[in-house]
Amino acid sequence: MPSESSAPPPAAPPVEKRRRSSGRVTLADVAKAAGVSPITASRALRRDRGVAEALVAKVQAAADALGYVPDPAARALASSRSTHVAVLVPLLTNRLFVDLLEAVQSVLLPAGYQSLIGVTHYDAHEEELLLRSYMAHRPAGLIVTGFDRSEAGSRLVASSRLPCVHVMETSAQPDVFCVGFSQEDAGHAVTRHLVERGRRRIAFVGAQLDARVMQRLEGYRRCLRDAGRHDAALEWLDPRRSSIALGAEMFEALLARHPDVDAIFFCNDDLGQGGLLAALRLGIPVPERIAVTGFNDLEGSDQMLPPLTTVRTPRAQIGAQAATMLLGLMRGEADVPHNVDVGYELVVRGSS
Amino acid sequence: MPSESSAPPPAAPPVEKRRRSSGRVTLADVAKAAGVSPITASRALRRDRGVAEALVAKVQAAADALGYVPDPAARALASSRSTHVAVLVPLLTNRLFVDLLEAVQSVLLPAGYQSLIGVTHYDAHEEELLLRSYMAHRPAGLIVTGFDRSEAGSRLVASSRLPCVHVMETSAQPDVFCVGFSQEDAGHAVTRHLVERGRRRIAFVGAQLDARVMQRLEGYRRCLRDAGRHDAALEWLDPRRSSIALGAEMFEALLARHPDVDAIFFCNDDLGQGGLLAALRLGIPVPERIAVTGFNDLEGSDQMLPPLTTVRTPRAQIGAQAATMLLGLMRGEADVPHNVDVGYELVVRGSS
DNA sequence: CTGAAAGCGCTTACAG
DNA sequence: CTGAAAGCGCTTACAG
Repeated sequence: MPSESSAPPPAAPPVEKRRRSSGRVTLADVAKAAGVSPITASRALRRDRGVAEALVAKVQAAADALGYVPDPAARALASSRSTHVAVLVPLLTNRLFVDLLEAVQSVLLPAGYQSLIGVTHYDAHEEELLLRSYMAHRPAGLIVTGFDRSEAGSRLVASSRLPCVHVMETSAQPDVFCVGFSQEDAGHAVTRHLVERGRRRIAFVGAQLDARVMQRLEGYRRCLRDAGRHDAALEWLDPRRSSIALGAEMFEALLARHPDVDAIFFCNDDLGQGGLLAALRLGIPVPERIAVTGFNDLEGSDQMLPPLTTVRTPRAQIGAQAATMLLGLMRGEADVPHNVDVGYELVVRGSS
Repeated sequence: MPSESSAPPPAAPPVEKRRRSSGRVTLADVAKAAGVSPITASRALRRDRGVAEALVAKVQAAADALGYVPDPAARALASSRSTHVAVLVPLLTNRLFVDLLEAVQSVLLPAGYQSLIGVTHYDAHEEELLLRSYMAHRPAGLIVTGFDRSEAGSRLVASSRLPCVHVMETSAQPDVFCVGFSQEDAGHAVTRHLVERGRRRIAFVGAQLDARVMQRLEGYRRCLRDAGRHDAALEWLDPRRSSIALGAEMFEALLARHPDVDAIFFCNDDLGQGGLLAALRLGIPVPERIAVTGFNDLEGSDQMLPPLTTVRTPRAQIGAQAATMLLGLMRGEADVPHNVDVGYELVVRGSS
């Protein structure tokens, strides 16, 4: 039996019809507590221009006290701009893009934006579907990888008129925002390093064959043509997904066909690690008999035997910079740079 | 000059004040085209019960013809349920969680749900912040990793009353939904394998020291105590992030201190790969002098010299199953299983 | 610098 | 089985 009580039972709450309140603290509650109108409260909390200092403080205090959290759905509906940023990357299984994403999130989250991460699997059709689906969410901005997409995909990006930053590549186009580095120059630098080490039969082993791999290949070609050592037969390309196992397989196949090869430029570190492991298994001395290089400086490359020469690509910097630029664009700032080249770094280790 | 025309110039559109239309095709447009009310159109498109077959077809046809895409913000505001599912994982740098996520997305996206991916970095405070931020988005459901979180975090999950599925572990609790396997049993199985191979001084090398690593350790302890071979000095633990380089470092340190160790159970494959590479570097024969095992069967483990014995964890299956269960919960289905054990598989390779 | 009115595009509850 | 009214919680114009 409940303890006795002389107090009258609490009055039943007034029956309001058509009430659907979710019980959450709304802007109206904050406004009432602060003694201002909801519009003013809205402007104060968004730090919109034209609200008196004192009012801003009062509203913010009321919001804090009530534990007010703005409703993103209501905000998106009213303003036709959400706090979502759609971020499209080819794969999450490549550590490169994970590092990129983490950096993006580390800038966007504290600024109040959520990332909608889309994985395209290097498939133009998948990318279109994702773009279409994410556009329906009225994202505030867009981050996409590179410039290589279907025409429909490009049109979706352009016609949305959304702030958009392209990552991983550079571009000379004036109407585009991008952060990256010249994949072709980096490919050239790796090849030149091998040439300078005196290698004469330098092969290029590429998988996936996405736009950036082909740009690195272009740098390789340019360098070897200039050096008078280009041989198309040494371009060893496979469209399958890049992996350690595939690197090992391609290493063996290439050497079986071209035993005179004395250097291999693997287009990615996972392939390079696989090549190094295959050499170890076959008892082929690296770098004495054959030099091996990779690309991207992925985890484990420095632990290989011998450690893998590679190109360190500043993807964390790219992600942070892209997010910062996007923030600027979304806020309508005028001085956002168009084309940021963050460079790359050749890391020479024991394998070459 | 335009072609002559006797028709009067088109009347200027009526000037409506306060118009803010975004120009997008709305439910009202579809309803008008189909000759029904917006409510009926809404119900027809959502396949809500109680709409005549013929009307559903007519509405759907109109929607298709107009290219109607429902506005998620409006829908979320009106129904207080979005099409977002918040998915919290510790890291994206561990391939395990990437495979999990991909599987989740492959089920959720076709069903019309978007994932909000949150990375907690094994940090209870970060997890709370993410939870709080994502809850504001009124997600339709939640997928979280394991059961080990702060009390505030657990409370956020519970008090949200949102459909929630826990992944990677199993639980006997009746009020919880989870998909995973027994980390402790798997740890026990690895250790038993080493015991059966005749190893006597079996060390456990663990990093990160999250809940699941500790459960594997518990399985290791149980097995060795039963075998009468447990020695606490051979539990080699380090709170740093798991990596190939750390595995190599811990391998060397452990052997320097305990030269009589004849087997090492690394709690994750990246550590195990590092250990294997260190052994190679030091000229320590594996498995003759020392057996090495890992956990999770990550990329490259089968390419090591010798290939790494490990436990294959069905994370793709876990992700797909968790997403399917969540779909059931979000749709209010009654027969969703509570505790799904997908098992694991010991993969014996050359390193043991 | 502040606010009353209207609207964003849906769905919920209430009727019939 | 279908619909007219109201409401979800914000922000955008328009005034003053």
